[in-house]
Amino acid sequence: MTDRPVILWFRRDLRLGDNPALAAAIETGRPVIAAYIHDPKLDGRAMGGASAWWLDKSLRALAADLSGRGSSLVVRAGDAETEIEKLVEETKASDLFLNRMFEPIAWARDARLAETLKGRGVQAHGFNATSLATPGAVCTQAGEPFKVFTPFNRALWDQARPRQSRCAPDHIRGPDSPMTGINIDSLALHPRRPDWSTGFSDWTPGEAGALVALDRFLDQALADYSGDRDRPDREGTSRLSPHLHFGEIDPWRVATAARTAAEGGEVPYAQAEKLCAELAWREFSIQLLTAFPTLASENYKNGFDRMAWRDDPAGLAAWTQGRTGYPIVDAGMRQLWATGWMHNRVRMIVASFLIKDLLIDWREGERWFWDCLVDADAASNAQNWQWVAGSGADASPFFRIFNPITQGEKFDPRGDYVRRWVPELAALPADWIHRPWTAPPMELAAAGVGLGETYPAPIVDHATARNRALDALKATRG
DNA sequence: TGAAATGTTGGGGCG
DNA sequence: ACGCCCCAACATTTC
Repeated sequence: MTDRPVILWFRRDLRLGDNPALAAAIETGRPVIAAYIHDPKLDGRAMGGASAWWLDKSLRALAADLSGRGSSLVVRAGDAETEIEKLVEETKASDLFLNRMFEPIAWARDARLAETLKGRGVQAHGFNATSLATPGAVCTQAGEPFKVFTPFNRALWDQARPRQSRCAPDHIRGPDSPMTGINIDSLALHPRRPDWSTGFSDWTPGEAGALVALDRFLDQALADYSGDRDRPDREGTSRLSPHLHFGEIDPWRVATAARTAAEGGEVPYAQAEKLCAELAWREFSIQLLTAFPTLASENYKNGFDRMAWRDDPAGLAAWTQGRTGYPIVDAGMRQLWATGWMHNRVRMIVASFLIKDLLIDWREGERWFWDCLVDADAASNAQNWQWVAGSGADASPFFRIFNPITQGEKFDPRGDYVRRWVPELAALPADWIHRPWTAPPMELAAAGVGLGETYPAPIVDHATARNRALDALKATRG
């Protein structure tokens, strides 16, 4: 009756299965207070709008899952560190259980908090639930973080061991007396006036939605993953990124499921390995951000500090709004705005366009993605933008400039992806859909396309812009 | 996880 | 038969 409770602090581990901190909290045999503190700067940076949309639904799913197990989610809001200290004080909790966050600011906060609590006789217990390996655990023989992906990928799968898989607990013993908290509605995470999220309805945030997404992927996409993952006109990707970001599923579960399918002969082994390589890129980003905390704000290769980025508000606006006149770029930017997600191949194309064709600083793109993506993640977002810019670790060279026309023709050959997201071009035949300005006037007229009227003319000439970018690169070497 | 320029090769037309 | 040209296809280099 006088059992002191323990606190389970949910953060980026919004699931009940495969949750080591939860399992450990339950094993104490004490009442478990399941808490979520809404701190918009939980990972050190104000949460983007699309992420907030996702969090809203994921928290509701988690709260419902807890209710079904005799527990409930205690929601509070404010500075995470302060609120946890208050909660510990209020509940006289003996222990704090959490799964670690690896963003440098969050890591430092958690370390500080653990120290503070220790001084009050409260023990903090940290676990890993979100990355395949603890950042820093997989390193070179010299003890350095890997700066090249391929050897990192090899070492990761060589050294990291799968986490024990755990079913969600049937029952969670809650606190003896009811806890006060706030309603998820009051967090106002869902957009209002205007509600721009009407196109987000294909997503099912939460643990159950994550497991459905994994099953869909294993059944329908894994067998052709390595080729189809590059095709925005197909459902060839896993679409697991937001689920992974919020910790609704364990990356080890994903990797193991894919390899099990390969071992069972259901899919070629190479396909499963391709998926594992993508999980390893996520992991590579996490360990890079840990080793280089300024990855989201500073060029990893400081030679890029000399790059003469253009100040071009009109160009940036055309890019964000999907009005560049390059159909594959505009389709991607509109898909992002409408659904909170963009196909990975198209992310590379639009990023190359912003950085190289428009010669706009990659940080502008990083910021836009941060606000618009449901899978916005400090590590992946920073690493991938720097990868395209050429300023990152093991990055694509700057002179690798995507041609938005040939990329479109190669990866969206019939133009179906463009037609879906740029409906004003829908009637244009495949021959012209990726370069409408070269279409004969008769064809444009027949398709109801008026360049500069119903659809913009290209805001830059690619060949000219390409040379401008290469000149800008040369100038940094002077 | 590129593109474009440049270089090389080989088949076919043709004098 | 042979050399020459053209040019597509492929390979290499450069950014």
